[in-house]
Amino acid sequence: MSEALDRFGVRLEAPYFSMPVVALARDLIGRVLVTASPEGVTAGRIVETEAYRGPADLAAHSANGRRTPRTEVMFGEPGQVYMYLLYGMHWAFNIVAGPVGAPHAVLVRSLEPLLGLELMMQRRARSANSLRPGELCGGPGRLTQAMGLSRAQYGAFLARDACVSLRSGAPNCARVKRSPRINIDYAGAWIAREWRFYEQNNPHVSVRPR
DNA sequence: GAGTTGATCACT
DNA sequence: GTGATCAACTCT
Repeated sequence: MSEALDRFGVRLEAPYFSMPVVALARDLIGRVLVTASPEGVTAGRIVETEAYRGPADLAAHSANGRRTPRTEVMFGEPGQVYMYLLYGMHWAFNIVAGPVGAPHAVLVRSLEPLLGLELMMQRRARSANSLRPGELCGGPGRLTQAMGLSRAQYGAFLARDACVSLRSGAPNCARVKRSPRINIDYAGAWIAREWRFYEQNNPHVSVRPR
């Protein structure tokens, strides 16, 4: 299985995840997220991310140092998965950044599907009647559904977990743009920070206002 | 514009 | 412990 994934580059090791969170969000564009389950293997290239940098960042769940069972993983080692449920319906996939004690994380907003498209469509078809290409993994809730990610992955270590991992991807030739983050109207002055990163002209980037 | 439910918070 | 409020969204 590992050999079959070599075309997506090498697996990213633990030290990779300790870079500062905004740099990590930028660097993750073009990397490849892989999940494995009894249903099969799926993979997608990251094309849209957002950095959240608590406790100062009012957009972050860890704003003002809020430390609860939900946010706990963000205070731990970088390279772990932070999953949370949105609007009672959709799971969102985040990567914890370092250092330990600093509750930083990167939200992965969109993927370009690479592997296991049939399985992705099967999983997605349960909630969407029609699926144009960008609708398979374009958006935080869509990509978790397509990749089979949910509560079970909370706290998984990307550098060593059997079910979820990151690959280095091709050398980064992508044109990366930045913008303010999406739907954080409650975050005051932090709304303006350009901590969203995306690949220019990629049809899988979730296109939304702002 | 509606849907959906766990987490969080302000109260006892 | 209890109840109210709301959310880093998706689909029609």
